[in-house]
Amino acid sequence: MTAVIARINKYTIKPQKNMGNQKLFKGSLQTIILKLLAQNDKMYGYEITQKVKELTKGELKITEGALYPALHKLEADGLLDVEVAKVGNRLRKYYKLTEHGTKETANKLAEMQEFLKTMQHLVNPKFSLE
Amino acid sequence: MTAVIARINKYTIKPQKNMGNQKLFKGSLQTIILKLLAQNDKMYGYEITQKVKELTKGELKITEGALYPALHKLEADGLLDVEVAKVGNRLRKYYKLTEHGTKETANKLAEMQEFLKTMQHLVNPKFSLE
DNA sequence: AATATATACATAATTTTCTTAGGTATAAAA
DNA sequence: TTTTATACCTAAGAAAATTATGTATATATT
Repeated sequence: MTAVIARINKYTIKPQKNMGNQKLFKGSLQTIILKLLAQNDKMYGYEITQKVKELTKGELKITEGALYPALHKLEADGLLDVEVAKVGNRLRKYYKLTEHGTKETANKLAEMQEFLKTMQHLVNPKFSLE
Repeated sequence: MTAVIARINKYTIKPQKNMGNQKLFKGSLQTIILKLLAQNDKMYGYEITQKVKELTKGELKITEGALYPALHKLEADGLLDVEVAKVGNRLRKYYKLTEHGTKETANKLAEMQEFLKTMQHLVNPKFSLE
């Protein structure tokens, strides 16, 4: 009962800010997660969402519906190891890169760099005369 | 009959090169089309696929299944005007930006630049200590 | 002459990857 | 006491592709 009322407040009152270009990030979530784990050794899900929000100054907000399935897939694919911790009375699942995950991170980052270069080339006005 | 045999050759014999990072382009097709039309005044579908292949040195190959629905949607949304031309015995559909399309192109290019900047910031090693 | 490739349009089924909406529970702040 | 923040999760649906088709003409290759 209480939980349901809380849900109503959470989803009815809070206005959703439309970021518009969020859809451009489609396909890059795995790479972002892996990159953060390469920098921070181990992180838990909620921490990742906050870190991304902070690093992008609110431009990218990773939703839980995207994050958790992504983490589970990376784990299932052997790129991440998970370690459950209890902090106070709450649960946390810390993820870290496996050896294979470290290699795949390098690959995905290289692909991302290539993509960004290509995209810059396509849309940057400086290159419009080529 | 002849057409079916040709199709079999086309799709069975020709090996598909896996580009891997093609999925990163998901969400950016409209912007790419609009940008090209801003540079080239009018273009037809096939021409767009070839131009993109050329500009990206083969890194991005726009498939017909993505291109034509995208063009139809841009037209339906009032961003593009279409003009049918007959060249020899073949059909061509030339697309060009409407006034509204020109404005939207500017918006989408700005969003893209913002996205690219953010993404660079997230994945570029130079910023990894922030 | 026959076959393959290139040009040129198109749609339908499926897949991938999200968003949106929902669920549970504890802790801290207003 | 109510809201917000922390912390996990999944399911239904939407968006935007890929893959697999279809049709037809024009050119190149064998």
